[in-house]
Amino acid sequence: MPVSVRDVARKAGVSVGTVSNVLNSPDKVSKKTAELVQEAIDSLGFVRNDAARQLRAGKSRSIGLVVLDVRNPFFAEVARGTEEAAGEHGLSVLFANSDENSERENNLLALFEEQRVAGILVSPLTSNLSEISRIRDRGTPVVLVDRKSKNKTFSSVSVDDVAGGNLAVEHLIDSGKKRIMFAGGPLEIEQIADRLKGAQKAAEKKGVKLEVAETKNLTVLEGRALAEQILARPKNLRPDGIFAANDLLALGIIQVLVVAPDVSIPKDIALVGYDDISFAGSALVSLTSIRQPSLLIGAQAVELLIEETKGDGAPRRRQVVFQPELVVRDSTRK
Amino acid sequence: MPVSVRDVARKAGVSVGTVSNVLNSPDKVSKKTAELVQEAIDSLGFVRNDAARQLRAGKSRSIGLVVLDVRNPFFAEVARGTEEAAGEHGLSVLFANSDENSERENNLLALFEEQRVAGILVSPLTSNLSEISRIRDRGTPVVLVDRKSKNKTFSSVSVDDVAGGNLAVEHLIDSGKKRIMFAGGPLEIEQIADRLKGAQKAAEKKGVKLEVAETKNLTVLEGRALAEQILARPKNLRPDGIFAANDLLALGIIQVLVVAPDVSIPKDIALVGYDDISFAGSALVSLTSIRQPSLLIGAQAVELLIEETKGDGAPRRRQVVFQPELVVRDSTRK
DNA sequence: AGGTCTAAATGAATCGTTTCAATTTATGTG
DNA sequence: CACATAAATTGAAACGATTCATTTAGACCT
Repeated sequence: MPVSVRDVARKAGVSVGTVSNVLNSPDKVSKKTAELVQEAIDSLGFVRNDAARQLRAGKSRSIGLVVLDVRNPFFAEVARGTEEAAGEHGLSVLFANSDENSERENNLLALFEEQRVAGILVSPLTSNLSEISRIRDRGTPVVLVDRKSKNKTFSSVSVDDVAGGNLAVEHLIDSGKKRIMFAGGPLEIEQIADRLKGAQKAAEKKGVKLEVAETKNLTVLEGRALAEQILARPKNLRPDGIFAANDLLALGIIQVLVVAPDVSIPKDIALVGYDDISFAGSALVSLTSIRQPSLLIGAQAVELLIEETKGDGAPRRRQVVFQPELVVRDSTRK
Repeated sequence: MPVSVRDVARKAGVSVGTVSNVLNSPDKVSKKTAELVQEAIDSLGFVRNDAARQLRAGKSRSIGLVVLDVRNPFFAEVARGTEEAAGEHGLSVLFANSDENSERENNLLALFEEQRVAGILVSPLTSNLSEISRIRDRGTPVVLVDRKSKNKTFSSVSVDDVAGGNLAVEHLIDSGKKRIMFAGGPLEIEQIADRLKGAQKAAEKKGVKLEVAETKNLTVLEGRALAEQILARPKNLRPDGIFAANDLLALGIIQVLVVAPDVSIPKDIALVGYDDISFAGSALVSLTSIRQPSLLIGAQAVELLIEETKGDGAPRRRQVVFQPELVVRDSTRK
């Protein structure tokens, strides 16, 4: 049933080498035979077996992307960025979700490594990069996405999350807020820890107290739950400004606060999110957010990956850091 | 540099067959040798080459998913559904975007076919399924996602889009609207054509005129553009109810209308979207929408794929159709 | 010790493509 | 027309894991 080059060769009356040449270097083959072979291919329904091709080549032409959650539009956008850039280099991108689950992350990385992908782009879950280092040392290039390689051992593309957190809380304080809450978690995720760090820096500088509400994850649902908790407090113990570690969380919080009779946004509680996903602008109360250049992050990651594979000598590793940007909307605008 | 089973075998002082057995049928190997081999694997950093494995096996353990656009949260959700279901069967899912582009769709399908994936789940762009049929006939099982197989030649999971369109427009008319607009496109995409069909049916039944505004795609941006056009009309020529073929489009429309001084939602213009993405509830004006069971669609698709591969005789093909559901929110609630 | 039966280990063959040195065919030149 | 050179074609070897028919070792019994 399965048709191989050998079958095609027999049918076309040529050798297997010629069939391969028609497929891969058509200029090495005379026009006449090329046509003959093409006919055989079509009539037999031959489809080249990528496994064999890869086995021979030793490398695949796909790159693997592991993100925390595709349902987060920020990562969906990053993924698009990688696809575009990879396409220009004749590579395709296979994405997968680690789902903020360490075991899944490891499984996916192992899968990609076994597939001998040309490289892996990963937005790693925790700060323990030992498994990832091992993979890299065995020969699969790895670029960290949305996470800086602190000791510069990896190529990485990231956004200065400390600056982002700082920006967010400074803005809240400048808007006259005094009881700021940081919402987000788990804090083991480095991006989130950094955003908190920046927030704390800003709060300290301005002499404002910062409450930290750690959440289990960064979803709309978790945001709703947190908002319910806040509403359960007496009014004077509620924060008057919330910095949510991503927009999904912020949107969840807004959903609940906006229907609360005794809260008005931003007068009683102002909100800043993070990522500036495209839905932030069309939220119930349009959301002030910290913008990350998501498409660019994805594209840049692919470029770094390619740079890394190119050099003959020691691979060239770079850490690209983008600066985040404050986008002010109704959730903090008086 | 690359380590093969042969290297492991040499280091452990056993044959390659034994190494393979340690990896695949540990019960066939004595405990002592298993340990020996494992040690060799660890110390050499051996990682099994999936290409070789697949070549021998003839089949991969991944399934491919081609969706129109990952940035659409509806598809992100479908993707999650497939991942979960596939995981339970020991399969992994590779997703990719056709980006509503026929050429990309074909490239991706070809890629997956060459990879000899265990099966392909595809949300096809147009109604021309000839290329897909050919792939299926050559031996790669295919399940249509979010699209019914009209002549029952494919297994498919879909939602009754005609019913959905009908539901939407009926609801608008029942809310007292008289000048309904259908917004969406391109109409070659069958899901969209079906939603329009349902809308027309409802309009006809109630004796209401339906204006059709075909759009180039279904994005927030396109929605904004359409809304600008609507606002440019004199007030009496504007629709008083809009059914948008998906939520992204609807959200774009809302973004523009909500800041227009002479329009109030839903009094002057009511809106119904489609998909009920999780952001619909947190929109500027929370969006009435037609809900599709996205997670379930993904999971069901995987099940059908597995059913299809299982049978020894003629593959069992089924068409599963879910019913959509109207979720009423502020954009149509007086 | 000899014989039987099971468990464990072996290694050549296989999957389908690409590569490349060697061979054949075509083309051009004096 | 012969010869040099370029172009086209050939086919065996290689990639690395798995399989399976055989062989070898081990356990148990009389």
